[in-house]
Amino acid sequence: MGRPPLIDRELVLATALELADEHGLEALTMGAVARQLGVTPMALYRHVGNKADLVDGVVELLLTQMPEPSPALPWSERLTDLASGILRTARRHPNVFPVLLQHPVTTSGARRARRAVYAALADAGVPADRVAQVERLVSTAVLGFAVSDVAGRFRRHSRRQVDEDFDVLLALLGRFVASEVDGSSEGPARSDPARQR
Amino acid sequence: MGRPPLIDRELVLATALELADEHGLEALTMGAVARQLGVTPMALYRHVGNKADLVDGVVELLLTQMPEPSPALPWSERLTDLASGILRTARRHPNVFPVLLQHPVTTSGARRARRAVYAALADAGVPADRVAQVERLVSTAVLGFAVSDVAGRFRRHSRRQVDEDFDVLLALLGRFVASEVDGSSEGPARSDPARQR
DNA sequence: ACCTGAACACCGTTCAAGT
DNA sequence: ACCTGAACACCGTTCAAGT
Repeated sequence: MGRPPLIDRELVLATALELADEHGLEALTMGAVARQLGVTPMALYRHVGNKADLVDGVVELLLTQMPEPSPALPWSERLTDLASGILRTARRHPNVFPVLLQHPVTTSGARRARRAVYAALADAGVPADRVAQVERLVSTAVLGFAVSDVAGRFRRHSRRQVDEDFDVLLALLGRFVASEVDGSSEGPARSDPARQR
Repeated sequence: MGRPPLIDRELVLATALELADEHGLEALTMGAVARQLGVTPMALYRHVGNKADLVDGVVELLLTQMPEPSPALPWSERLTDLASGILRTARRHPNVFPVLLQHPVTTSGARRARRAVYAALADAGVPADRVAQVERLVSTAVLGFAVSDVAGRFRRHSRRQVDEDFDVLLALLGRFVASEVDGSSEGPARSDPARQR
């Protein structure tokens, strides 16, 4: 009957993240997590559904740890803070972060991150019916950059160079957002299909 | 002594790609590839170094299959053709394409794709010392979008919506490239660190 | 309720042996 | 030169059994 639990889901996920951070994603096995916890692999199944659920949980843990900028800041600074936070999180967990791209955007952690961008865009003056699309494009660009970085696609370049690239990307996205605010002199960035394709 | 080979590397890679396309990346095992070829798993090791080398080869095969736009087209059309080709390739191989992001950019297929972008940017009038950075940013954005799409990050949205997002992205990147050409009235997109951070 | 031991199917990889 | 058979360590997962 009632027996004091040795482990819980939170501890399992934290241990899994630690393991993947230190020894890579391929070292993240049920056996390794169990050994680290001083328990048999089968004990984990009480707390995570299976291996896929374990990985999902680790990704969600990553999203939870992403810093949320102060709502007192002006919108442009909030957006760059959000973007920088994503890049920093990626660099702190280079082995796990790429998995984020292949995961659903319907978890609570993902929704929380998205809401922060929505709020900043709305404050910037982006019309309500444009906020969702602008968020998708901005988030996708930042995420793609962060994943490319930690996955080693910029390996040949110095850290300084990559950081400058990121600044250019943020400037570009900032101008995009500005062009989407109501009454902008630049007009919308919506493409003219007749001209585009 | 001399024995007629039953399989070769090219056939192994093509079979592997087919298998991953049809049944997912997790179905891409040495055993499955071998069975499809009517051979034992150990026979593959004569043609690929190991499992990782097999996956590398499949990704390279993908890069090789990417269409190269006609050099006769104007640069803007060449760039959008390149980008559309990437998205189409991703959608043709949704299970394999995301792996491309975690792979080195030093293979011959990757260099070939990059050179095509370089050429279009140079034709556009982007100064030689800016071409590399512009290429990195443009390619990363397009790649990030394509991976996000096939990985299901836009699952909740209609194909039509996603395609419109892509058009907006291309328009945005087109304006970015234009702003980087010598003598542009918009000036460079280089960030001013004092203002940006 | 929580963990263990035993067992299973599957995986990548090696090595010596066959033709 | 190319492929096979046997063997190994490891993986995720189940199920009944223990406390």
